[in-house]
Amino acid sequence: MTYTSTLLRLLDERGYIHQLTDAEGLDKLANTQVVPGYIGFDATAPSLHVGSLVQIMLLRRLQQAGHKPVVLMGGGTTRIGDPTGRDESRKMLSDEAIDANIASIRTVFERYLTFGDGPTDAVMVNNHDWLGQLGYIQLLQEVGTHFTINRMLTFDSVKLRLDREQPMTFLEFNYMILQGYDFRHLAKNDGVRLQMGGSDQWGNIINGIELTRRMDGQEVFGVTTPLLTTADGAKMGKTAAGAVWLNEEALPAYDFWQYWRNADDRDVGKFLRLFTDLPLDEINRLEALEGSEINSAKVVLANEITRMCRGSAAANQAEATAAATFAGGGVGDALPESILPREGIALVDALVELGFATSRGEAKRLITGGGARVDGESVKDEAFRINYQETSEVRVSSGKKKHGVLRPA
RNA sequence: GGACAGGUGGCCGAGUGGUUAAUGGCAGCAGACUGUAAAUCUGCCCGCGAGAGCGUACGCUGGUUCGAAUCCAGCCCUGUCCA
Repeated sequence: MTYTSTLLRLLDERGYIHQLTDAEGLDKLANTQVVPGYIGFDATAPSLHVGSLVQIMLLRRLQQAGHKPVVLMGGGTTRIGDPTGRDESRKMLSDEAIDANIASIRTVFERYLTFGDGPTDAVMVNNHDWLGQLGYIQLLQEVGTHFTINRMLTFDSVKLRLDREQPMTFLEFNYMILQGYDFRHLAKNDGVRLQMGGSDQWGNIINGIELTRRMDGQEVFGVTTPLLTTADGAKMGKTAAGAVWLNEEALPAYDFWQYWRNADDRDVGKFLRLFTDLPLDEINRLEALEGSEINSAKVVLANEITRMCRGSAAANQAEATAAATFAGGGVGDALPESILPREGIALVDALVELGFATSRGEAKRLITGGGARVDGESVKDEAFRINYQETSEVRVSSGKKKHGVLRPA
């Protein structure tokens, strides 16, 4: 259908919509009032990673379209553990750890959203604030009566565990109930009318919508985004070194920039639409570039996303470093650095110190395999030592992409 | 509480007394080819050691044996069925 509201048009043309519960109703609502909409986030780590970026951008789009983003931190539900997509129980975190995680995650949201008290300003809420108050009996009475086991058992998150003969505890089984309750709580107390999320959250969102209708007779809406995978089918946000974290402390800006610079050709247009604010005709132009020309679009992609997530300075430095390192064969400012001691250093140790290998054995294998380079020259001698040089730094590389610098002591 | 099945390296999954640091697949790293892309082919993929080698490892704890992931006992955990 063609949407009349700014919100749904924006979401649709940039590729955010996978499913939505009542397109017409939501379209109409978005035309008549400011719609507060929320997305829930996990607080299991001090940083979110790229896998959550679509949801973050979705809140940003909501605000751009003149509505109110509500960031729900799962401080309460993290104490339980979302079984979705997991075939194993998650370990529990202490209250302090969860609170610290939330504080750290908030710093990233502040780059994407405008927080404040105004009608379309973003707010952050923590479901521990209401879930923590809820007594067990109260929960059973208020919420439990609206869920049937029959239906709960049909949810993918549950079925997956059962099919794989993996345990699912009663505690985890309750996750969907609490998540449904979140929506109802926000609808009742904060006027929230919309929940968004990844397509894997569809079932949870539906639960919240039904619960809200049954308990309060209130109509609320749900939108899910397509499950985002890279063109070769992998989940977003995993690399060798681990997840691609959004927080600077968890992943240096240069590596973050590189992640986007190395995107698959086929993903460039999609990523530009989802993760940048560039106008669509500009994106169409960039996306149409052929062959090696698409590389310039990837640079734009990396710059835009890094700027938004880490700030202009970080983006500029990352780009300059990449240009110096790859095109010039030189050394940029943002590369990993280590000290070159006066007595010199064994190449294996240098590789470990720069973080290119986790053990000396791994570093040796890298050398034997021909992947280690010193000043651009491949070195195959495991015993190679880098001698001290008063005046110049030494460039040490693992493969063609990972570069580091040894500076004279 | 009972019967049966099972717990192996990041994941999946072989292996049922000795060339088993443990087949294979996935993921990952590197090389070739390229465009810092994809696909493909090749090598690597527990730690320490220059090396011979050493140390750890197949749920936990003991035991049998010259020798165990493999056999025995107890315990812990999981699944299925029964109560």
